[in-house]
This record gives sequence, structure tokens and C-alpha cells, in this order.
Amino acid sequence: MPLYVEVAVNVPQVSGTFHYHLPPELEGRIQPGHLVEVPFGRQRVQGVVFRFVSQPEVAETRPLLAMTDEQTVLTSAQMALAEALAEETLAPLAACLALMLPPGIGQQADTLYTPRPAANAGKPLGTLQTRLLKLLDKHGPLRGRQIDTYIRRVDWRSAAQGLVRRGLLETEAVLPQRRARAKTLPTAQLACPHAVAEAALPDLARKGSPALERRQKMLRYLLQEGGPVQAAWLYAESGGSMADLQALAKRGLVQLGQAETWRDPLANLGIAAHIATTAEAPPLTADQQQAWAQVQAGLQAAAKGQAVKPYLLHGVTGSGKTEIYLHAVAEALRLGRQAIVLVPEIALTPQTVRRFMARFPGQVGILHSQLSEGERYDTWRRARQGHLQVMVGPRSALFTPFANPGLIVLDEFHDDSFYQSEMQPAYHARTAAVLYASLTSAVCLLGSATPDVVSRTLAERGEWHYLSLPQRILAHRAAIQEQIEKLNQAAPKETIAPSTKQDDPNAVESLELPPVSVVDMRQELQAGNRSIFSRALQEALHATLDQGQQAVLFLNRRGAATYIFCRDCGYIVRCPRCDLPLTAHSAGQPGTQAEVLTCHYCNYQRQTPKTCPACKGTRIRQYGTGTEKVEAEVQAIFPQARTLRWDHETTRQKGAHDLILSQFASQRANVLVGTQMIAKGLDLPLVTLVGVVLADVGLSLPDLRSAERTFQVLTQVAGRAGRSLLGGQVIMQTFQPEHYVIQAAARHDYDAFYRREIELRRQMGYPPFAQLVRLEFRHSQAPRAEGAAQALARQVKEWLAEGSYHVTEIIGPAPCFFARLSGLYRWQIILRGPNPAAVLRGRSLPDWRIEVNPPSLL
DNA sequence: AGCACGCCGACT
DNA sequence: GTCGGCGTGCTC
Repeated sequence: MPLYVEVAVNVPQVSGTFHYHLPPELEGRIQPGHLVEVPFGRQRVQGVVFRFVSQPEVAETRPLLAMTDEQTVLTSAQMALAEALAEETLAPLAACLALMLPPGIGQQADTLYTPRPAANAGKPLGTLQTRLLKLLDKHGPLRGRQIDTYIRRVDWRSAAQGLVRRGLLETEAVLPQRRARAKTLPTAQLACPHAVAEAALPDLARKGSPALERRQKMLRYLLQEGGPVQAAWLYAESGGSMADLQALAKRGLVQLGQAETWRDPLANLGIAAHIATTAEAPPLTADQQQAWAQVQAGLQAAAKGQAVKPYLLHGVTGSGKTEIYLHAVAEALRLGRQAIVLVPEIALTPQTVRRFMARFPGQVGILHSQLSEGERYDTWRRARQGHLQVMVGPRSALFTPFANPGLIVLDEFHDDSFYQSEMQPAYHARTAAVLYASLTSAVCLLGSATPDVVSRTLAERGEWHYLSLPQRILAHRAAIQEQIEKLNQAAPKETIAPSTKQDDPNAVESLELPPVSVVDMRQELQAGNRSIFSRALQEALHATLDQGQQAVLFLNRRGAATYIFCRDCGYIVRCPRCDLPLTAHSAGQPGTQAEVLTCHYCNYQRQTPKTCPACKGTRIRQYGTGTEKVEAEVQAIFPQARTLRWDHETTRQKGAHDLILSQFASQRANVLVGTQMIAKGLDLPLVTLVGVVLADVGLSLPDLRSAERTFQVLTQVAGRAGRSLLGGQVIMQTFQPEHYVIQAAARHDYDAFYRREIELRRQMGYPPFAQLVRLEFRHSQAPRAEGAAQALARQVKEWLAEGSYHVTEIIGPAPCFFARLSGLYRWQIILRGPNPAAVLRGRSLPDWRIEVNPPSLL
């Protein structure tokens, strides 16, 4: 009885599965979920066994070649998720599977290029071809992906094909070895009966020698232990080394071996020390209790296999959402299931991690961008083998191979980092999490202070549960006393009165959101104030600094970078590759005028021109406001201010976030100037003033969610102020004080924003009243990009007509807002309708980037 | 992704 | 008349 298997091949651009037969040596050893190697065309590629089939679809099947890993690498739920995600995102199945393959194990086929010495008789070579041959001459045979690292951004493959045709180059299909393996440590164990070992004790080495003593100690230890012992342990115990162990092994007394070990990324995080102090769960407030009761009921129903709708947990920062997550994780574990907690990358700070580690010691795995591949692989294996029960990490942590996940949490799920579109599949972790939860009968818990209006609508319609935590919790009464003392030391000029209510120390104190004043910058200009700071903000800064408190100045840079322009003719210095205005950054020592202009998207750099390239005028200068300029302005007006900048530039290096934060927290600085990052969930208790330099930046971007994004970021940054008994205030400077986004953000009024925004969405026919599909084409030549877009638009129109899609419309084609990125021109087509993805499902659009319900159309 | 097959322009 | 450009489709 021949056995056949259906294999999804790990070639990201291939959708669908293929049938293979099992060679005799693999019969009975292969299960669905195994990672295998199969022949594919003339390549050898990796694939995942999806299922057994009794009858192959094709007459001739080829054999499965090998099993890459003895253990299955995917659970059946993960395979189901891959299929569902492929269906949802219109991405090839293989691309979805690739998300879930163990780190360092998943490998794509590659081509090995070997130069062949030949008489150079033919036509002259192209410059690229000469470059390729030189490269291979220098380094020897190279794989395609290695060549990619030497020759970037250039299509060298067609040049290489030319060389192959001329016989100057040989190619060979190869499948690289896995990169990650289990790390092992040497061990030793007794290899003979106890009596033999004891009898051998006196003559393990020359009498009276130090070696004898060392070896005796080793052997005695092994006699006492029985099982395998780490060699390092024996060395420490005896003062001996590998040589001694080998001597013992030579006499047949001990057996040397290897034991698998975990590379533990948490070992050097210093977390253990804090576990004892922070582990106990504080009592819940009434609001939390009410939300928790529903989630708990959901978890219990889900554990019985019932389908449970996702929970939208709407709570302002500091309202205690994390405590609900912790309760939910505990309940999931109690029910014998595992929990996945997704957090925005920026929130993966030791503080966040510590809360989970402390509550569930020894059961939590952490994923973050700075892990080595080996550490990732080990974390993956520990989860796979059931040694971990909770995984905390960014987007990718969703694909942890838990046997029975019962809870998926997304914290601050409106965060942009939950969406990825640069690679296939373009997916939102929220969408994937909801799918996965329904496939595994798990509970999905989505928390945010500013949920997107689509999610909020789903909750309104009853498709999701809605939970609300309207109150900001200051702290428990007992903790407050402690805080008062700290604050009195930190801010000597301000004396804080203890709370007047004196009852239950477990009671919680709620905290009002800080008052927001909106300053009309048009009036400032009319009054002759040409500074970037309004008079109100200057006064507030003065007062804050005088009182020894801290201020945060927030700059929304989205779509409004500082650029260089000519005051005579209006010429703007742009990136030659992206057409975006270049941003200015002062380089080198302060005082020197040297400024480097950088493209925010492709990192192109050049010097500031001294004269205008267009009109030769000399009055070419910076325009707009960057963090550097704000910082300089603060220092000019307030010489006593100690400023700190927190933006993309200052946080490039590893650990820079933590460094800046700790500097600010320890009051080494008193004014923090920064961009979006400032807004994201950080607790800065001494901040009593938040200044928004220009609140309406970003409102006018041509994107359906520009209002929503602006509201979210303003609301979050406003929440940075007044997180302690010191209170606080927010000053928003704007040229559009009457705008509903500014108004709603100033009053911390999510509902007002939601009602207004949802009405606009209804009028415009935007989500949630329609679904969108975005099709993007990139090409280095503008006419080619446009041509492809026009051609596809015609094609789609035909499909719409054929399929009788009467409501679905096609918007565009048009150049994208960022019309050129990294030297490529971008054109897009938007489809809008009740289910626009259906028009494209089952069709292949090679070279097109497809996004189903993308969060941005820029 | 590779690679083959296949149909139109510029070369020996 | 071929060589070779890359468009389209297939890989079990």
C-alpha cells in the first residue's frame, strides 16, 4: 500500500501543495507537521507535510528525500492557521507557513555559482558581468543570497544567466544547512558498576600526584550522583579538567556525553531578583472585577470547546488592563492551556517583561528583536516541548508552537507594529490572532486606550465583546504613601498633601486625566510671536522647570519632517531615489555648520547645498520643525533646561531606549523632546507638563486613517502627563483648534471622536462600511510602473464585469503618496466593496503587493 | 524562486 | 535565416 503525502513547499512565491510518495525508509516515521526535503523542479527544497493522501492528483509522483527534523515543526492548528491566513491575505500558502517555521531551521533553496576558467573568446562582458566574475574570483563559489549581500539593489541574476550561457559560470541548486542547532554541553557519567569504580580509586594516577586527587574527587562525585553530570560541574568540584575526564574515560570508568541545554536570554536580564517582591496580584477594582468576570467566563467556555467572540478591552493608559491580562493568563494556565501575549515591540522593556516573569516564574518565554538565532530557536523548542506556558513578544510570538493555546492577548493592539506589509503575507496580528483563536477555541483579548474605529464598531455590532475600564488608577492607597515620600524628595518645592480619605489601604485612588489647553498658533503669529513655542507653553515650561519637575515636548513628525528649501524660488532638496524631501541633521561638533541631509526612507545622504541648485540663490535653509530644532530652541530660551532627545536618530543603537528612559527617570534631564515613541505607554511619574508642538501635523495626509492616527497619538501623548499626585497639564499647539480630532483629544473624549469619525467613514464609504484591497506595483522606471497599473486596472475591470460585482469599485490607478521609495516608483489600485478580496482570490498577480484591509494607503 | 517554452526584433 | 530579449506558466 503506497503512501502519499501532501507537501506545502517552502518557496515563498508558490501557492498550493504538491503530492509526493514516501520512500520505504521514511514510511511510518512521517507525520503531518514534519519538515521534509523534496525535489521540486530541478531544485531541492524544504516543505511541510500537510496530510496523508491515498490518491495523488498526478500520475507520476517523486519521492520525499529526507526528514529535516525528527520532531514535527508545526502543530495541526498552526497548519490550519497558515491556510486560513493565506485565504484571508491572498498570500501564497508557503509564505504563511514560513512565518511559523522554527527560527534557524527554515531554509529556502538557493543556487551556487561557480566560476569556470574559460578562454575569453566571446563578445566583451557587461560591467555587471565583469563585477560578478571578479567577486567569484576573489571569494570562490558563492550562493545567490551571499552574492545579494555584495551586490545590492541590482538585478545581477540576469547578468549571471548570460555568463552561464557563455560557459563562464556553473550553477547548482543547493539547499543550505540549518543554521540553528540545540546547544550541548559535555557531560560525564559512571560507566561501570560501583564496585569496579571504587576498586579503581587508588590507582587513577601516579601515587601522591595532584592528578590522583582530582580524579578521585571526580569519580567519587559521579559515584554519589549516579546519573550524567555536567563536565563543568565536575571541574568546579575537583579542580580538574577535560584531560582528567578523558583519562577516566580511557580506563572505561566513565562515559562522556553531551546534554542539550537552553540558551536563556533572560539569564542576564537580572529578573530573578525582582520576582519575590512583585509577584502577588493586587486586588481588582470594581471596574476591573466586572471586566474580568466576563473574560473568565469566556476562558472557561472556550476551554470546553465553545466558540468565544474576541474581547475588546477599552481602557485608558493606567486603567489596569495589564492586571486583567495577568488574571487571564493565570486562568488559562489553570485550565491547562497556554497563553500568548503580544505587545508592541517598543513596550518589550524589562518592566513589562518583569511583570509576567514575576507572576509566572519559570513558565514565561520572551521574544524580542535582540535575541540571537540560537536563543530564538531554544525558546521555540522549549515552547514546543511544553517547558514554557506563556510567550510574551511582538507580532511573531503569535506563531509559538503551543500544543493547546487558550488565550491570545494583544496589548495596545492599535499599535502600528502589529501590521507588517513589507513581506508576504501582508497581515495584521489582530486578524491573525482572531483567526487562530477561533481555530483553537481560544480567547482573544484585545486591549487599547484608543481602539481603531473598525474594531470599536465590531464591538458595537456585537461581533466582539466590549469591556471598558474608564478609570485611571493612581495606585493602591498603601503605595501612595510611599510615592508621596518619594515625590517630596524629588520635588522639594512642592509639598504633597496626603489623601484626605483614610480608610481601607487596599482601596484604590483614581486619577483624573490631565487638563488640556489648546493654543491657537494663528493668534500667536498675529501677536507677533514667531517662536515655535506659544507664550502659554513658554510660561508653563518656566513654571515646570522652576518647580524642579519634568516636561515632555512631543513632535508629531509623520508627514512633516524638516526639509531644506530655497526662500527665493521655493526649490526643495529631495532624495534622488525617493523624491521625498531630505531631512536635516546636524553632524559633527556643535558650532560647525556641517549638516547632513538624510532620506528618511532609503537613507540616502548628502551635504546641504550652499546655493540653490535651481536659482543659485544663497538663501537656502531649513524649514519645518525637527526634534533637534525644538531642543535647540528650548536651550536658547531656557538655559537652565537639561534636554534629552528621544527619536529615531537617538535610539538607533541597542539599548538606547532604556538608556534615555533611565536618564530621564533619574532626573539627569528635565525636558524630553521626542516623536511618536514618547507616546507609547511609558510611565514617567514626574512629568507634569506635556507640550504638543504642532498637533495638527498628520491630519492632512491623504490617508483614510490620518484622523484616527492623529487622535490616537495625541490621546496617548496627553496621557503622559500627570501620572502622579503632582498632577499635570497638557498644552496642544495647533493651527486648527476647531478640528474635531483636536477637540476630542483635548477632552480625552474617545466617544466624541468615534461618533464623528464613524459618520465620516459612512459618508466616504470607508471601513467599516466597506472593505478595501490595496494593490501596489513598484518599478525603477516610472512609465513601467504606471503601465503595469493601467493594465491591471483594465484587467480588474474585466474581472468585475465577469463576476457580476456590481458594488465593488476600483479606485485609481494612481501614484502612491510616497510616490518613490528606494529608487522605485510606486503605483496603486484600491478595490472597495463588501468583499473585494473575492475578486482576486485564486488569481495570481506576480510582482504585485497585495494588502487586504491595509491600515494605511500611503 | 528557477526554469522551460514561446513569440517578436537585430545581427552573422 | 539564427540569437536572444523577457512574457507566461509550471514545478507533485
